[in-house]
Amino acid sequence: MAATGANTPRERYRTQVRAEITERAWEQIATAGASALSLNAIAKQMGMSGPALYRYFASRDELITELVREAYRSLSETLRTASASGADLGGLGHALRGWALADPQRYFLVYGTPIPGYHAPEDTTAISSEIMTTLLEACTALAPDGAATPLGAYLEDHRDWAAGHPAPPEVLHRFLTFWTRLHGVLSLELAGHFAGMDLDPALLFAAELDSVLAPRT
Amino acid sequence: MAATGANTPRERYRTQVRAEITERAWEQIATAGASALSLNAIAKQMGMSGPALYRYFASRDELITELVREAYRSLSETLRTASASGADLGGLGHALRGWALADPQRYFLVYGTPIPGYHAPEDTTAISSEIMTTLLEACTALAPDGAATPLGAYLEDHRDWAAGHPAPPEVLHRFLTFWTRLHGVLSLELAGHFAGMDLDPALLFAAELDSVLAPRT
DNA sequence: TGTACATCAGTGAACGCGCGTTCACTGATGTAC
DNA sequence: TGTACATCAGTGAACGCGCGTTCACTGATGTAC
Repeated sequence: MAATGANTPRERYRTQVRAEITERAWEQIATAGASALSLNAIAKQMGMSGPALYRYFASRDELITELVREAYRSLSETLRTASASGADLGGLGHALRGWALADPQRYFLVYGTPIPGYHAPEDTTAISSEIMTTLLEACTALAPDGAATPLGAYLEDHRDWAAGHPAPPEVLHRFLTFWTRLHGVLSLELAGHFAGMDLDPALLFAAELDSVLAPRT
Repeated sequence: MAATGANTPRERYRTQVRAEITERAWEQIATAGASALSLNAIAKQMGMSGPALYRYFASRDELITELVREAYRSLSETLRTASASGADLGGLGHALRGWALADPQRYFLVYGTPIPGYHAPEDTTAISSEIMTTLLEACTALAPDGAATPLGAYLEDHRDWAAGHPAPPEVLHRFLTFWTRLHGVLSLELAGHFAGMDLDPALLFAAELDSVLAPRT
């Protein structure tokens, strides 16, 4: 047997406990934010002593790193699933919003105020370019935008970030617009900046999404 | 004499020390973020003992509240000054970016990930509607957008947040677009999400700003 | 199947730290007569 | 101008807390012969 790397009972137990740790960590983050994440509190909640967690994560920073990785993976998977179900760029936009609303602090962990001393792990760039690829494909599949934008010329020369995707500059521009505009509405909504304004954030989001899908209709 | 409320030497000293406290607080926030703000550390940096600060702020939360107020006031003043110098909406956009870049953590204190247990003070709404007024006036002064948007009809019925400003729905829509789009690019830039992409954030910002100023050119 | 050994999850005590906050106090500054 | 009193900024000790992390250890689980 020995199918995937590790399958002994001990190793299965290990990954199971690791999973429970990150699960509790997410609960804690959802409640009090990432800066309040505490190894001791997680251990207590699991009925273990604090030092026990050091069998599974070498430090608090390493746990956060794992959470960041999980968040990226989760978003990537959400988008890929939606895409596989036939969602176009508009569908991916709504999938993104759903993912963000499901756990605002998870969204902020990735796209929010950077944690002071913390530096994201290297390997997230791999998953992040997976996300980009899914979105770039959806951007490409849309009816072409036609007119070349001033930024388009610039993007022709600065396309290295596109993970080798052979998209024309208008598509790259559309991707960037998709990203920044949706992040704009979404992060303000999640931070509660529309509260008390009696505005439905869903409508604002939809309007911005439309502006990306059909810029000049 | 006794011009403005308080002018005795003691009171002048008080406001001076208060000012130095918030100044040090800003330095600390700029370095390590808002969640790392520590009264004791500020006191030490000022050559005072920790408890001394309690003569000036009743608690850590009250200090943060004052910082939030200062941030709002500072942004409001920046925009008003620009506006008074003849800046149009485009000019205000660049003023906003300049203000944000001058101290990213200050920007995040107001528009970033909300601090877990903390609730913003009531009186910021006053300053925040001052900001809104400045922007709404600049939006109104622009060449009219003409076409009524779908969201416009909705905004006609939900305009209470506009601080009594008699702007037509297209102008309200333009204001919202200004706010959310610029926040989108800006917050991603400040959080370092364009780093490593070899993109000039200034160009992305300018492109988004253009999209607000001349939506269908 | 049974014994000897290695692996490793988890414990409890401890270290050192910095935090916010309280309290009783000293000493300087301002006020009233 | 001088004295008596009130105000108030700042100190130092202390409280209680929770944090991340280390260390020597027990005891259960797995491995080799």
